[in-house]
Amino acid sequence: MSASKPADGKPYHHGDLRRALVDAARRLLEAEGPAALSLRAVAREAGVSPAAPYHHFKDKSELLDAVAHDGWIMLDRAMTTAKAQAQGHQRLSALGIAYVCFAREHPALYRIMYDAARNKEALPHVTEEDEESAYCKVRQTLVELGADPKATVDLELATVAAWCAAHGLAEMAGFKQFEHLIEALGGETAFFRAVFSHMGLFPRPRHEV
Amino acid sequence: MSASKPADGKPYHHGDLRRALVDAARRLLEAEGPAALSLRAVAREAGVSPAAPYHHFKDKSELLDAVAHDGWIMLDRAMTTAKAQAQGHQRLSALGIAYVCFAREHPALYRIMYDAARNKEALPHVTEEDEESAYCKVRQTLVELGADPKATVDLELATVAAWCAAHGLAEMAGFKQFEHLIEALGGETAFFRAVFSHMGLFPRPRHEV
DNA sequence: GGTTCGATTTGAACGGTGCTTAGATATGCT
DNA sequence: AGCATATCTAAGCACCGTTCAAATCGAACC
Repeated sequence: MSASKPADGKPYHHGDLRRALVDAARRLLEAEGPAALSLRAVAREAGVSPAAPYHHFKDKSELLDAVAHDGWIMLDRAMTTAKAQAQGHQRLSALGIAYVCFAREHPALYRIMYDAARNKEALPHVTEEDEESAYCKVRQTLVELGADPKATVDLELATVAAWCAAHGLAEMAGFKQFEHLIEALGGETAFFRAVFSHMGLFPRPRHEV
Repeated sequence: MSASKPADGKPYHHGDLRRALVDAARRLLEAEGPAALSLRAVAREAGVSPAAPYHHFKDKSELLDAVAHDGWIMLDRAMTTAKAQAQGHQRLSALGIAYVCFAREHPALYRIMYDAARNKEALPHVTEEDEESAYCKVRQTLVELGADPKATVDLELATVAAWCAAHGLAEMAGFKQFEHLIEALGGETAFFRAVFSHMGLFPRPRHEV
């Protein structure tokens, strides 16, 4: 209801509390970590009573879903520009690097995004929004690099494989056990690239290009 | 009260409350899900007061660490038998399949195991216990399949790549979005195998064997 | 303009949580 | 036996998610 009112008139009592709550939640999340992200703290941060959010979100989890939604949009933007700046068969690895870098720059947000995607129902067919958009971007890039769009199962599997690699790497990169390895390679991005290159994943369709 | 009386030599007041608490936690976790896993609920399940656990664990997180420790031991056992039953270059994929299957059979436990490993400090050097054991098992198998143990960085990267693939797949397999794909392939195990085979990861060292 | 109506916000409350503290109780050792 | 210690309980604190009646305010209608 009344998603985004343009600037001319203050629409409601508080302004746009829904937006304010989501922003406050993300701010709190990145500043204080996921443990500090309570509904009451979000309401406090937004300057309203603890019960106010319940008129905009049925649940705490629904608020988190909204935060995750914003996160997927941010990630999608990052992947779009990363792909645009790369060329040829590097477009896929650029996508992967952008994905993992985003997850590492916003670890708490990424965890919430992931949980939200996990709990989502299977969509009737492919709709391009939220996390589906990023997923479709990977699949489309695979097609551009030579995968056969007719072999639907195979294409889907390749997309899943790429996604698994990126997600696994994103979470693994935070492990303290690998700090020395990352340092030996000269930074996280180099580490990501090296791990990706150890999976046959990305360079595979080269012979078709 | 004095319920568990092992009678042979367990000398303490309650028997072994620490063990009882960890078991109760895992039972509760697998039965009611991670949301129901409160310290008070665990104490209730074990038949003690809410403050009793604090004499055996400094924190809730320390209790969860103990649960995770048990989980890693269980996973290690599963991977050991899986590797023993496979031959040649299939030993590595058998390890991967066992890892992912375990994670899928105990999703809540796996999440706790993963979080515990994430927060662990980097070890001075390789010690073979807990999650390190499973990690070392993968690395050793890579060596057995022909990887050069002298190229330490490369070997570590290959191990990380394999681990990322398994972890990513384990979490991804729970997504409702992939149910149709899994069904099309005839079950989760087939799905795992198919995704693994889409990564150049596992069959790579074959030419050396 | 005044009135009504509905959406928004609040304050108080309920049950549950992690954790602390002080006191009770049983156990192992000498 | 007696004592020191480990173990457990009772009570309480601050915080959490959530609900609900009442208060507040914007806006539409007459």
